Amino acid sequence: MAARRDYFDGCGAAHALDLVGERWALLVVRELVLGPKRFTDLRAGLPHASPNVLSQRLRELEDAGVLRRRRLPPPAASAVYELTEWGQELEPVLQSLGRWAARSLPEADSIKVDSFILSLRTLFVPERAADVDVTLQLVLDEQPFRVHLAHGELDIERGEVSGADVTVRCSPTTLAGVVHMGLPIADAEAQGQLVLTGDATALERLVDSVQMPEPLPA
DNA sequence: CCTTGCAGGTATCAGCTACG
DNA sequence: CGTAGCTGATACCTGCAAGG
Repeated sequence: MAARRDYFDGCGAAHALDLVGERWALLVVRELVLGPKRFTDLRAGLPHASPNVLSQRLRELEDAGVLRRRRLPPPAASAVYELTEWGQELEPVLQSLGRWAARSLPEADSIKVDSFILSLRTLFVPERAADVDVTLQLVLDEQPFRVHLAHGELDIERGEVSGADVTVRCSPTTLAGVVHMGLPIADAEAQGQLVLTGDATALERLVDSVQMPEPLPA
């Protein structure tokens, strides 16, 4: 394998690009922000990255100290990839990039589960949730997430939650339409794209707590 | 399940020349 | 002096197939 590209520049930003600037590298980091994943799960999240490229990026990011490979105990007999503590420091970087790029985001694109969850964290405005206290169960493409929105903080974790104010089942693209593009919840329900059980206002509180940046002038 | 090797296509770069 | 266009070399990315 040829030597990696190098900007030969003492600037920190250039060095950052040396570390995570290769194609797919930052998206691999994004896929691991919510927790460890197996190679197959990473492939599912990045379907347009071929397996050898993904393998190469994982090795490069491991060499750089951004992520580590961890063998699962038997009977799993496989490995997972997870961000190192230093690698986890890239989440606010991803959020800043996402917030910046959202100003020119094409509206028609679909969005994957992890990307949508990250976008919630990215676009969350604490002041908008100062007097809120709700718990939501999101089930996006059959993947459950526990969302607790309270007193200016947004906590999202993978997993089931009992006693949620509302349970929302849909695709991440549909929920992105509701949260980011202003698609009325009732319209998504009427079109059969979203199934809501419980208090709809809890979902409205979540929608209200998130703000898209101003789009660029045409 | 994950990695490796290969072949082919594409992007990028340096070097050169021409032009205003 | 700065810019644009062209060309060839090289690096890189990708899909496919096969191996461990």
